[in-house]
Amino acid sequence: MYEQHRFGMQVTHLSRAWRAALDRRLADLGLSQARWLVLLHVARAKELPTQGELACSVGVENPTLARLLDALAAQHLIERQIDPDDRRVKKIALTRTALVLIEKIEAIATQLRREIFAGISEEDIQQCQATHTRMLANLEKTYET
Amino acid sequence: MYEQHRFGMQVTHLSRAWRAALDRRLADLGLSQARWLVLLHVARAKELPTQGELACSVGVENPTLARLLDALAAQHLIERQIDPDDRRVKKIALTRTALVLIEKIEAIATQLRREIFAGISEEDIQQCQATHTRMLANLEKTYET
DNA sequence: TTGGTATACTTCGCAAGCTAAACATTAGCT
DNA sequence: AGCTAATGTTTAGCTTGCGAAGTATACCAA
Repeated sequence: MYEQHRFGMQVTHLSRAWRAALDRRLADLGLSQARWLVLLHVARAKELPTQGELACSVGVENPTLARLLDALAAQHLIERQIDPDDRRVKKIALTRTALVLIEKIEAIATQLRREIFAGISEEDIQQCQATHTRMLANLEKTYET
Repeated sequence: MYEQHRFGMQVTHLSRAWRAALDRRLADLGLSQARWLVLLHVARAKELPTQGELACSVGVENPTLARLLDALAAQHLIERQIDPDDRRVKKIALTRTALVLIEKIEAIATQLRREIFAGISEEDIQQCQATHTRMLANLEKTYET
């Protein structure tokens, strides 16, 4: 079994394997997970998010998001709308085409999650998430050092 | 608290944040975590590993490892040794310089781990690792699909 | 008003991951 | 021996992550 000094590595493995599995299933849609994730966050937002808000929500840096949005805009899946109140910001809106895609994506992601969680109790999953949350909080602190 | 549909994203966050924290602390040594990880795996191997074995152990694909080894060789931290018994394979050996580095790296990584695990019981950590392991096993199965 | 600082986004260059395919060597068959 | 298949590594080309620096706009203070 894994020892503690492998924890970081194991998390990396899990993250990559999850992403790879999703990538494989979403390939037919012509979308990588990075792009899918952006679409989904836009879809779930209550208001049209700015790029900054979106980057934070997705969990990537601004330049990374900017490039993803370039690609999504080229696929006509999102639009950058200029906010008349603050012309620095650009609000991100989904196109109609994107809305159709999102349903398919949600279905595929949900199915995969079901398979990954197979045979694991809800309690274990929640305990695991709680532990992750505490580690993330500890990691926040290390930034101050 | 996080809901289940965020699990994948949370793991990604944790993995990236961990890596970023380590990167910051190892920057003085002129090493990214990817390179550090390779060195450490070589150091822990019982025999001089081949590139294939090493890639598997580190958890990256062969081409990814090849490039990292190129960089490490340029820094005179590893050497590719040709195996006389099978001249296709190259065994990876650490240089003397690398051995000195490794001690420093281990110390820094251990200290960071201590901070990330602060306030979390050993039991929780192990439960979490066990859950990850089961998810990784489930992910393996999805490859067969 | 105007100059300086802060904010939002973009561009650039690099690191590191992947797959596909090329290349070199070995192993296995006949 | 000589083909063919398998194996180990490398090359090529793509994606996506980052930080640093650049641009445009907003805000504030004198």
